[in-house]
Amino acid sequence: MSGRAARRRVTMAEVARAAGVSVMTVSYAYGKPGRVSDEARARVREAAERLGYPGPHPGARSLRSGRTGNLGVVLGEHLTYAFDDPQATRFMSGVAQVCADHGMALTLVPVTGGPADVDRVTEAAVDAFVVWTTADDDPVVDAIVATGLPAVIHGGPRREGLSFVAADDRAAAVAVGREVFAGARRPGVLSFPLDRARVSRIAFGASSPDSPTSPPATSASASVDGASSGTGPPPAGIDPDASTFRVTRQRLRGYRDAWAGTGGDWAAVRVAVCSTNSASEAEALAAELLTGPEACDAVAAMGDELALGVLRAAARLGLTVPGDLTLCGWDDSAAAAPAGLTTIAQSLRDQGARCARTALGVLAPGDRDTEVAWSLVRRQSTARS
Amino acid sequence: MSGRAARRRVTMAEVARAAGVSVMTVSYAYGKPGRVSDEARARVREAAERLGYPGPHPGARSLRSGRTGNLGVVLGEHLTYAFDDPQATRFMSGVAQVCADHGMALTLVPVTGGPADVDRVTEAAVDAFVVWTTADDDPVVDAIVATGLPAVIHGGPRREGLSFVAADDRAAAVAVGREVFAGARRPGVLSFPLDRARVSRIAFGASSPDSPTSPPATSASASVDGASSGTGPPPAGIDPDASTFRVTRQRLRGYRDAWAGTGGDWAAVRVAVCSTNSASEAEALAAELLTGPEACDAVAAMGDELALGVLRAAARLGLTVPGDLTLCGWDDSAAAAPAGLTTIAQSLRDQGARCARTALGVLAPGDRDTEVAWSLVRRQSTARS
DNA sequence: GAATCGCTGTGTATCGATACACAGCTATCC
DNA sequence: GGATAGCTGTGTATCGATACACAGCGATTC
Repeated sequence: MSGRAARRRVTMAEVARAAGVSVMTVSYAYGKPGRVSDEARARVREAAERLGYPGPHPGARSLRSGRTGNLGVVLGEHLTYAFDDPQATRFMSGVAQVCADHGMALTLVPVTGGPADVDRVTEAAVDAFVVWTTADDDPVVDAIVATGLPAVIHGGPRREGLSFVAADDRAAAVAVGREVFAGARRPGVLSFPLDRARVSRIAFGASSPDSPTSPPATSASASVDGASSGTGPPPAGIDPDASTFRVTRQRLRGYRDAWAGTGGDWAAVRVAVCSTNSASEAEALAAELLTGPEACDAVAAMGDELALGVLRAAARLGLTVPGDLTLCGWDDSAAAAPAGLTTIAQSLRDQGARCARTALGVLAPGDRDTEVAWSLVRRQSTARS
Repeated sequence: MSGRAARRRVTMAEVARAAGVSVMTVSYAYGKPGRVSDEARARVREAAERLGYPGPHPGARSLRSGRTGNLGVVLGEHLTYAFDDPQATRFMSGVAQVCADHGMALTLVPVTGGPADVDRVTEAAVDAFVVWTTADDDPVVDAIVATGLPAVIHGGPRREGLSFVAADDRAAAVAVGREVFAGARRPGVLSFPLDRARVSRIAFGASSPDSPTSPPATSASASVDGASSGTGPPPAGIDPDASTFRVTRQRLRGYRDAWAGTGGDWAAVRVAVCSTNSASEAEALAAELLTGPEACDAVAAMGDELALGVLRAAARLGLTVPGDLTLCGWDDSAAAAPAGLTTIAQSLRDQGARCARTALGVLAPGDRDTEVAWSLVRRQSTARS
């Protein structure tokens, strides 16, 4: 006998009868305690206790009232990312703080990157959504729009009618690029995935042939210089404008802008694209970036995790930072300062809180501004003498 | 005009009419797609698309079906702890993995440590609960029992009728104690909070005067030896049996057992109690533990975070580890290995996954066992020559 | 060729609460 | 002293779906 008889749920009507009051009095005793007299409330509580009434059925309540008391969070990644990725975790902490302040539960919608994600969003019993960075063409965003619920998107994509919170990633990337590419001759970039396919690869930069929204399939091949010849047909170059992740796109553009500002050609920049935000993958890619005749002497990484991978690769190769290699990360995570890593500081926790407040409609001063603050933190990794 | 007209929700009946089918056909098209013909399903989908029907109302569905599709998680701490504490985060990652595998949403109940927590639990629209370590007398646990829903408690307290998952903390603490107290003369312990009051203090050990369940209020004063005299009335000693957190209680008992095994008296052990699981607070307390005539030469810390605080304090005091001080942590967090910290390894991620599977009733082999594996990882911090 | 079965579509009762409107009563106000 | 307002209690309609039972129909079985 594994126990737990499926004990039938006690209903509000039964409590009302036992307490000798009407159903509405019971309802008010729970939902609007000020609406009933102290005495009635006490009688209701007593009867509820006696019968083992667990309180109003949440489903019934939400059906009638239209509120669920849940804030939904959707990630553009697998659900576990909320707890595995340090940056996502900081963001979620801010969301959680606001939820706790307002007595709202925090519901993580179980996305996994598969086709069922849309259904998971549709089934979510929430009052509003917060969306963590995803791709422009992610159908999950359309599903959220279809619910008609308030939603706030962090990082991207922008959508008509949905609120949007993000830093000016392009401007920040320009600042990073100026810092890390100064005096460099063979710049490199360690990038987040370009699109939902999340393929990892290394290629030179390529400009989009026509409009800034040209489809990736038709993007020009890398404008290779001599060195990459002889290794078969070169893979298509990395076109910033073709990335469907707004954050990635803007950062690539910013790096390109900064390099162009030194008179450099984007097609000379080597770009390694990671499939995940992990130091180990970054280390492997960085090993390629830092070796051979094209070995980079400056790398802009889109995340501190990636930058730490670069540091490990550099150490194994006997390269000194910033002597042989200048390096920038992004996010100023806890490990950045000890590693002496120049990086972009932004408070993801604050951004999470702002997203949550906006979604819940409990704005604090400044929450209406779309853009959030960032700053370049200069450390030893770009302190080339 | 801030937009978003409160567009009325399209109902299933309207979709049915537009598609020329019955309401039930629409319901099946969503809930049991195999129950209707391909043609009917296509017509329903088309009509839904045309009318902007976002899918079945989750509240109505849950009211009728009795299922919510949510797994509730309750922490014995503030909600943000789920994202701020490294150990809690690992646990949550395991819970999230199982949720994602089964298409269940993960609902974090917004507890804050206040009296409203009980209501938050009662209002939670979930199918089952997972509870992260809390105190024996936490009313939240009673509220969970009252819902009649399946629930799994991780760490404690144990409750009749609720599943329970934990390591044998006492046995593990004995292993730790044997390791860290070997050859020690003035042992110390850095403990998690003893009870929900979470007061931080330092005192010597005290045994419970009568039964192992004696109320803390009547616990004996510290059996002080001479050194602590002259500083006013000594505070009550630390009685392991009086802690209302099962995990803390069992670990203190284990440390006591281990010290007793060397012929030592618990009353000679200095115990510092942290109010939070943070390295900075631990550092401050450790500074006291490691100075004065009673300065400890061996410290067992209940968490790696705390142990890292001890390391920092030791470094500032010019103490060498393990020369002047042996030290153990707990959990084998990412920072433990680089720091050379002897610790207890256990996979909180696996434990989270097991809790979630048990709560959802989707057991995997081995999930029925209450106890989980642990092992002592010996590193340099206890390698006294 | 009758019996049976699976597949598909339908109608109705029902899940358990809250919104709303109304009624009785007491205190307050000019 | 009549009007008004606030407080408290009640009854009914309703929120939007799903469980259940049943019916029609073609295919399968012996």
